Amino acid sequence: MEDKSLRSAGLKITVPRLKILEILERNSTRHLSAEDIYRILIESNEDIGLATIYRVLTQFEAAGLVSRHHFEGSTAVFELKPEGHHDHIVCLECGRIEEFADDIIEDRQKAVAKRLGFVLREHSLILYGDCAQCVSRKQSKKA
Amino acid sequence: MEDKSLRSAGLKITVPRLKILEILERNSTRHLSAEDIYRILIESNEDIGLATIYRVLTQFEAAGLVSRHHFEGSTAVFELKPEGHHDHIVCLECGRIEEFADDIIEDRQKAVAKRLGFVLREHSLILYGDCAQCVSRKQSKKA
DNA sequence: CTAGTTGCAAATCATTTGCACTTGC
DNA sequence: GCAAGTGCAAATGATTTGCAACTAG
Repeated sequence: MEDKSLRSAGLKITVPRLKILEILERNSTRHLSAEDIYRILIESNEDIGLATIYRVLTQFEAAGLVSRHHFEGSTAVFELKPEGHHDHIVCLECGRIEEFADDIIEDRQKAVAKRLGFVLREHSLILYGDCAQCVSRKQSKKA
Repeated sequence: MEDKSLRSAGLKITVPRLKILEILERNSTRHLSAEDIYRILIESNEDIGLATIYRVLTQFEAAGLVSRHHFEGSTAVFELKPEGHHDHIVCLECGRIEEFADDIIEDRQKAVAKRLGFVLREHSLILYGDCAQCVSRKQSKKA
């Protein structure tokens, strides 16, 4: 199944690559850092080095299989590249991440780029705030 | 003049802080990294350590005087926080950075956050592309 | 005076790389 | 078999921190 994506990316099918793909699929709702993946592999008794994880993730990114994000903080997180494009909103309190897509924003971005004489290649849009749960938690603390 | 901003930020007025503020003002059209500032200081025969620059920039950021951006690449860049909010478009070829503001995008961001139950605190929007100059340079190379 | 600042060197953190050793095909 | 891939340890680059010396108020 995932062999295909590897093959079409011109990558040999190896244990580390399959395992990492599998972990990304199993956690498709979360955004994992290289360390996260490393820990999961260790727990599964897989003997795969951190360096390999970084190498594989970078290859996956180049192959268009995953995307890399730099949210608040110093570490990068990865997710399987979804069908449609989407952006992210991150809760500054609990770290929860939601995805969204907004055509109007996308259109305006193109318009803005054009106005400034740029050919738009890609973009990064990240909203930061407090999610509903954290807001109500704060509220009750105040009361 | 710049004494005020330091005072109101609760920071003592010191040579390193004044010099760094001055450099940021003098380069208000550019986005400088800590190293950039360090180099400029060296050239001005100022004896200020890199560590101090990082400390001062972090304090300035906390005080709301400057904003820190993570564009492509591994180093952070800083700019004096401008009056009005704006976002950035970065040329992937030459690194040129332009600023822009778009009310429609801002409004949609708020709407999206609300729909997802978030209270929006801030956001980061960066467009990446090729600027007019680089596009035409590429064009002529092809011809 | 004395708490806040600084410079320097050493420490940290995430990520990358060199290299001898596997492994997929 | 051989190029591609991997593990480990050491290297890197950006940023941070410990600490003794310094300076603004």
